[in-house]
Formats: sequence, C-alpha cells, structure tokens
Amino acid sequence: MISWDSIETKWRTKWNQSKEFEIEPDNRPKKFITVAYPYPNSPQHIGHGRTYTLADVHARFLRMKGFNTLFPMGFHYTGTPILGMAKRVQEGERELIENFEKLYHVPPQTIKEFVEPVKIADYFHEEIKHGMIEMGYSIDWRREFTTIDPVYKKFIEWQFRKLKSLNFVIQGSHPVGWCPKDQNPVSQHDTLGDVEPDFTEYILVKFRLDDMIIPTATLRPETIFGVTNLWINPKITYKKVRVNDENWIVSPECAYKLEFLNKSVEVISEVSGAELVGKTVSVLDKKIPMFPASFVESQTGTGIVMSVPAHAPFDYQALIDYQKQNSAINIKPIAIIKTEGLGEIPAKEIVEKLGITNQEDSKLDEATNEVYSKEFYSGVLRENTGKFAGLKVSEAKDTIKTWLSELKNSDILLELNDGPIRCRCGAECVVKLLNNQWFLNYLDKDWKNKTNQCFDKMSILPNEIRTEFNYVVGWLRQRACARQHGLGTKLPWDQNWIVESLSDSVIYMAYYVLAKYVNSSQLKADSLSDEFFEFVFYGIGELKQISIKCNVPEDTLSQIRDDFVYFYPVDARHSGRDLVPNHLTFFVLNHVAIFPEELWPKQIVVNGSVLMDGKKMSKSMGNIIPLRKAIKEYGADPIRLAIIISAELLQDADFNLESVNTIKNKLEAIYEDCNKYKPGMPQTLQSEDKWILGRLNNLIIETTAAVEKMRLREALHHILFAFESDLQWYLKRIDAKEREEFSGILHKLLSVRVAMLSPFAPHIAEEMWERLGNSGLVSRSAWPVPDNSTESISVQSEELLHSTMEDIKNVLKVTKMNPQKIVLYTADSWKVKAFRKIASSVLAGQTNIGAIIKELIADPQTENIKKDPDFVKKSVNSILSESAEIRKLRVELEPINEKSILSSELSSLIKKEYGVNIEVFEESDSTKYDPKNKAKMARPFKPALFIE
RNA sequence: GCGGGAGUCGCCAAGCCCGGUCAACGGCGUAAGGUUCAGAUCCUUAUCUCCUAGGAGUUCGUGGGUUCAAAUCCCACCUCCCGCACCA
Repeated sequence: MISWDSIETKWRTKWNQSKEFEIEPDNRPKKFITVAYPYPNSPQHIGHGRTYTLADVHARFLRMKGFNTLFPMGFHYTGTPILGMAKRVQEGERELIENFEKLYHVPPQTIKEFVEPVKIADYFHEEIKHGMIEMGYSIDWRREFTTIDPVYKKFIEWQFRKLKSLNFVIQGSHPVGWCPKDQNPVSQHDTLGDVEPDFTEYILVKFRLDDMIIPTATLRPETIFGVTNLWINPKITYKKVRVNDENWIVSPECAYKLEFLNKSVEVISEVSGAELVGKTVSVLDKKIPMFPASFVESQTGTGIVMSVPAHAPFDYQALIDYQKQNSAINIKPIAIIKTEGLGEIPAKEIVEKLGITNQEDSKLDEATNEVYSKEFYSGVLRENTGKFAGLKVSEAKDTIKTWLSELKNSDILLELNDGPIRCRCGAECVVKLLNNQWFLNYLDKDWKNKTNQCFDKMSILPNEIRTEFNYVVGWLRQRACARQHGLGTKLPWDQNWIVESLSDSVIYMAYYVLAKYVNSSQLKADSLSDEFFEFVFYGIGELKQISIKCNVPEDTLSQIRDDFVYFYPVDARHSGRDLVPNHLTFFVLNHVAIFPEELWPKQIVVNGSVLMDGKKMSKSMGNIIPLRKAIKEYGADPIRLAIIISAELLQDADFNLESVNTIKNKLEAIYEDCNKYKPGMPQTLQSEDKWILGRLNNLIIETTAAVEKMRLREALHHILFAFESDLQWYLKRIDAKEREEFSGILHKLLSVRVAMLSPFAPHIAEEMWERLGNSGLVSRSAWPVPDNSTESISVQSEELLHSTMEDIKNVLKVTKMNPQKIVLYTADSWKVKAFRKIASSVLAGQTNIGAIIKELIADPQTENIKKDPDFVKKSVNSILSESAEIRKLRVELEPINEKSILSSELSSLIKKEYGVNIEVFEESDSTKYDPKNKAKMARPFKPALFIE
C-alpha cells in the first residue's frame, strides 16, 4: 500500500517550490492552453473534472514536447443564478439550504452570509480552486482573476465599446417571460415547478365597429378569407380601452397583458358581451356579424374570436349550435384551403367523423390539431383568396401576416403557453416586450463569413463536431448581450444594463496576460483607458503618452505588450460539448471581430460529459460525487486516469468507483516494479531484447500520435495495458533462457512508460521516476522519442516463435495430450520462394488464387505448386490475417533461417513450458523423424509439427 | 419540426472515415490455478458454439444490395440520446 495523499502533497510542494507552472516568455516556442472557467455556484464534481483534466494533460504533454506552455484559470462570477440563490437564502428556502449543509458541507455560519451573492461566489471559488490544486493541475495561479475585478470590468467595457464601434451591437425589442411583481425576467429556475416560460405569437386581426376596433387573436392569419362571423362570450364584461391612439374592445385580462407589450393602455369604459351580440363589424371590405359562443375564454387572446367554420372545428360546432337555437341564421362556411385527403369543408368532416355534438366537447382540441397539421403541411390556398391563391399554407401564413400588418389591419399579441405560470414569488407571469434591449448582431453576413473562415482554418478535435459549429454559425441571429440584474460589468454607454454573462466571457483569454500584473498590484483600474487596451492588444499608440495617461510605468506597459505578443493567440481551448452552440461559437465570433487574423484561435477541443454508473449525474438522483471528496478517498491520479480511460473524447464517460480502484491497483503495481530495476544496458543485445526495444519504439510512436489527436483513452490504453502482453512475452523469453542481465532493459522500458504516464498521472509518475533513480522531475523530462533501432529480423523471429508456441498450445488443448516429444518441420526452399511471390502479389492487391497459381507455375523455381495448390490458398489467407507492417516485412526482408531460430530459441521455451525437448527438421530432410507424415504441411512462418 | 449523434460477443467500450491485420483491442464481471496463515492486492489461464492436430460454424439494431471479401461501403426500416437561445 502506498500513501497517495503524502505522495501527492510531496510533489505538489516541489512543483510549487520550483515555480514549475509559473510561465514567463522565453526563447522557446510557446503554447497557450485554456479551458472554459468555472461558474462558482457549487463545488466541483467528477463531471467538471473531465474538461480540466483533459486540458491539464494537454498542457503537460506540450511542456514535455518542449513548448513553453501556459495554462491559466479564472472564475466567472457574472450571471444571474448566484443572484437567485442569494435571494432564496434570504427567503430561507429549505431545499437550497439543506443542499448547502448536507450535500456541500458548507459551515452554517458561512451559509448565513450567502444572502450576499458575492459571498456565494467567493466561497465556491475557493472550494473549486482547492480542488484544482489537489487534482494537480499545472495552472499558473498568478494569473487568476474573477469577472468582477475592477480591471476586468475595464477590459469588458473596452470590448463593448470596440464591438459597438464596429457596429456589431444594435438595439431592439425582445420578448421575455416576466414577473410583474419582481419586475424581472423569469427563466425556468425562477418559476414554481420549474416551468420554462415559453410563449406564442398571436396575430391580432382588427375588425372595425364604428370608431371602435375589435381585435381577435389567431394563429392562422391566412384564414381571414374564410371568416364568417365573430364569436363573443355574452357572459364576459369587456373593456373599452384606449390603446395608443385607437379604441379597442378586449377582455379585462387582455387589457392587462397589452400593457406589458409596449402599449399605452387606458380603460375608458365597460361593455358586456351580451350587448355586442348581433352587431356587425367589418374587415377588408367585408361585413360580418358577431354571435355568442360559450367556448370563448376571457383569459385567452382578446376574449373575442374570429370564426372560420370551414377550417376551425370549434367555429364550425359553435355555428351549428347557434343555428339550432336560431334558425334565422343562415351562414355557410367558406372554404379557402384545399388539402389532399380532406374534403370540401374540413372542419365539418372531422366534427362529424369524431361524433362531436356540441362546442363543450373535449374532442374538439384533437380535431383542431388534425385539421391544422394537415392543412399546414399540405394545404394550398384556393382561388377565393385573391392574389394569395395557390400558395402553400406554410408559406402563406407569413406572407399574409406581413400583408395585414402593412395594411395596418393587424397587431401582435404574445401569450405564455401552458399558462398560468407563476414566479417563485407567487405572482402570475406575463410576456413582456423589453424595449431597447441591446443585441450582438450575430446575423451580420461579413461577421459570419469571417467566423467560418476561422473555423475552416482551425483544428477542431474531434473533427466530427465541426459540422455542428458550421450549423450554429448559420443559425445564430441577434443575441441579447445585456440584462438588468446580476453580477457583472455595466454597459459603458448605458448604465441601466449589465453585460450578459455569455458575452463577457468570450475574449478573456487575453486578460490572463493582464491578470498577473493586476495581482502583483502593478496595474490598477482607476486610470486605465481604452488606449491602454489598444496598446497592449494592437500595439497602437505612443508608449510614453499612454504610460502617463494610464499611470502605468513604461517598462511595465511594454512588458505587458510583449507578454501578449508572446502568448497570443490561444493554441487550444477546451470545453464540454454543451458549450458548442453558445460559448465556443461566441468565442470564435468575438475573436474574429476584435482581433486581427494572426491572433485568431488555433484549436478547439470538445469533450463529452460524465455519467455516473451509466446515469446522468443530478442532485435528485443523489449520485453526484464531489471532486475533493473523491480525491481524499482515492487519490487524484487514479481519478484523473479513471475519467480519461472510460471513454474517447466526445463520448460520454461512464465513471464508476470500481474502475478507479482498478486503476489505482494498476498504478501501484507499476510503482512496485520501479523499485526493482537498475539502469545499464547489457553488453550485447539478444534477439528478444532487440524485439522488445522495437516494441517500445512502436509504443512511443502510437502513444504520441494518440495524444496529439487528444485520443487520450487510446494513449493511456497503450501505456497501461497494450504493452503488457509484449512485456509478458519478453519476460517469458528471458525466464526460459535463465538470463540475469536484463535489468537495464526493463529499467528503460519502465522509464519510458513512466515518462509518458506523467501528463496523465503527474504525482505518482514523479514518485516512480524518483524510484527509478532518474534525475530531475519527470514533468520536466523530454517526451520519449523512438530511436530507430527496431530490427525487422528480430520482429520476424519473435513472431515465428510466438505463433509456433500458440500452435503447439492449440494442438495440446484440442487433443488433451500430455507431450512426450515435439517435432517441428520447416518449409522447403521452393515454398519460401513461392510464399514471397504470393506475399508480393497480395501486397499489390492481387488476391485471386487462380491468377496467382498460374503465375507460380510459369516459374520453374516455383512450379512445384502444382503438387500442392492448397498451399496458395492457405498462404494468401495467412498473409491477409497479418498486420500491414508484417506483410511488408514478408516481402521486403530476406527470409529468416527458421530452422536455426527454432532450434536455438524455441527449445528453452518448450523445455520451460512443457519439460520436453524438441527436434527440428527441414521438410525434405531424408533422415527426419516423421511417423504421421506431417512434414509436408509446413509453410513458411508456419512450421509443421508433430507431437507424441 | 430543424440540426447533430448512437445501437458491437453479461456490463462498459474500441474498431466504422481509409473493406481483408476482426470471433472482433482493452477494462469490468465470471471461472480455474498460483502467491498468501487467511483475505484484499497481485500473477497465470479461460470466457460465442463445436472440435482428440494446429480447424470449422454462427455473430456486430433489422431487412436488402455491392464485392473474391463487409462490423466497416450503399439503400430502406426500427429504437434510443442530445441541442434549439438570452440560460450558465
């Protein structure tokens, strides 16, 4: 057993002492690795650990490759959730406070302070930071910051003035779910029952009654041509209201809702629905009557409904109901849409089909849906719709909406779906049209083009996710970039607004350069102006002047500029895939907007999320494991490896505690081995030595390639497991030969593996490195490189030995024999020649047996093939079942002397394994011992064998 | 609806882009043996089916097709997951 805690502490202390990760510019090439900073509203769990661990492995790998690699970290205080939490603490909400106490183990004294949002952020900031330190992340902590630091705010102000000067910031109105009591927008977690406040846009069609306007809300403006009457509920008392400069009649609820939609609403008087029944209204030169209907609801729309009985089942049924009471009414539905599969009067048909008999029938909803969806996708407007005839309903909807609006015959009403929705404060929410909202105009064509250019040139890992980025860029429209509440930076030109949190987190990687100077008090917010940022980021302006104006010493100022020039651009940005459609895309958009092309980001690395025992982690499932708790229990390195090895980059990683244990044991076993071997190569290398060193080269090449593609699961797999079977073979060989001078070889193998392990499991790798007696820190050592010593002869001969052993084992297994004697026969020389010819044919793509045989017969050296045509088929198959590498060797290399290899090398293995001696003959040796006539089955690399 | 992704031998999970190296890496689990006072760990072996000679058969969501050869390419279908905004 080893003490993970003390090993980890030991090495963290050493790194700290030698300021290992405090990166300054020097003459080496640089890499700048960044990750999306955390939002400190809860402690980190295993899932958060994934992205940061991947980035850390990346940074550590690049350092070993010789790059001066900066890996910094900040904390994102900006946003509303923390504000909401503070409010809920203030209100003493049980559930939340219990979470703090029981799940997060926050001291009660501290929870009391959580009424102040910053205290929440500060607390979890420290918590998360400690977790990152304990995980061994190679972060340069001198560059830490939060997004509410004064200098950061100056930086964001500069960013926004910049964007505005580029015309990327525009103003407009925007609807949101709204709590009238809190005077606040509501999102899902602000509502009772966590309902997402979704809303629908209704078209208000204006009907005229003398000097009054009667608006009706509809989702189907195209049906205006089929309107026959209006429905009004005689039991409702309507309001006459002055809306802007018109007089409207609407339900009281509607009047209230209109106020939030930027209309001035003034109630003039009341009028009962009954009074309105029978009056005639007009629209588009058409005069229609108002009839009573009970299905009309006061709280929906305007409380008055436009009736299209041909296409709306509700309207149709209400008309039938009314005509029953009042036979004088003679109104015929007007069909205006023709739809394949629906008859002349669709509403009539469906009502009759479903057996609906009155307007209170709940089946009317189903009927409406059916008619609507069929008409929407396959309906076409009829001749009686004038210039719109022939249009598909799906197109006509928008066309007619615009047309009505141009005629000033319509307006818009926004209404919450699935209402009523209540705010956590209890008040009923409405839709509010926020005026003068600020947007980033991601719709801008040139901006999109530039962004696509950047993406095209950028490395995206894994590349599969690239199409998703392209899609997002195409789909993005204006995006609100300011809000009225929460922590953050005020919009520099409009102090009523705070920069929204996905907009103040897009170019902050540049700020890491400044943060170091802020933290050492060399940079103060007070006198920083835009000139400062322009100088640092663009090199624009006069050093002297800016130094005086911004109160920054000249040498400091030019040093900051030099730092920026050195470290920028970002070489890799890591993040979870949930940030693809927002942060990562905005990050690129804003970089191309603000920075010149040479400073555009070089790479994005996207990883999937983490599942716990196959399930999503969530508070309600109680399967969240806090990172720091896990570190205490299992050690940082086992957790790092368990997260990485469970899935490839974009897949969801299934984390489970058993796998952490397995990894831990594996590491401990390697650690034990590190105590066993001493450096120093043997005088002469034997075949198996050359072979295993060749395999080591292979391991280095494959591992390196995998890490470079951030295929870390694969890389770790190579280091930890794949090499194991090679090693086993090697150990078996030296054991059989009773060798003693192999320690140096194993020392070398281990050293290379430990070096490659160190980015993944940095603490234990240092300890292993020290045990191996290697000098310095492994994290400072060079990433291993292959040394070209791979000898193909040894590859072929070990291969031969290995496969022959397998054959023998196989025969013994099937026959259940107890071997007394093992005899091997190597193939005739003509077979060797034929085999090489076959191999080169196969390599050239010729696998047709007949053609190969013809070719062989044509050559006197191989014409013997006539006696044994089956040889060709077997050879082709065996060549096809070898790796590409071996296939090539088969053709390129001179044949090896199988007889001498088998007799000299195989005998010890057989002796060790089965305690018997072997005899080796050539196939055509006339003195051979071959009672069962097996020798003729011999093929190159596949000696025939006889066991008795 | 729009867009993206997945379905592999008990579980997790590679492979699919670039067809033969694939009965299909590896890990977990399971079984047997070894180490151990015992256990944990560790090591070895086995783990689709059949086989007394190194072999054969049937598999990679379903059904077709292309090819000497398909988990891999093409077509159709079924099932599941994720994102769609002002929220970090």
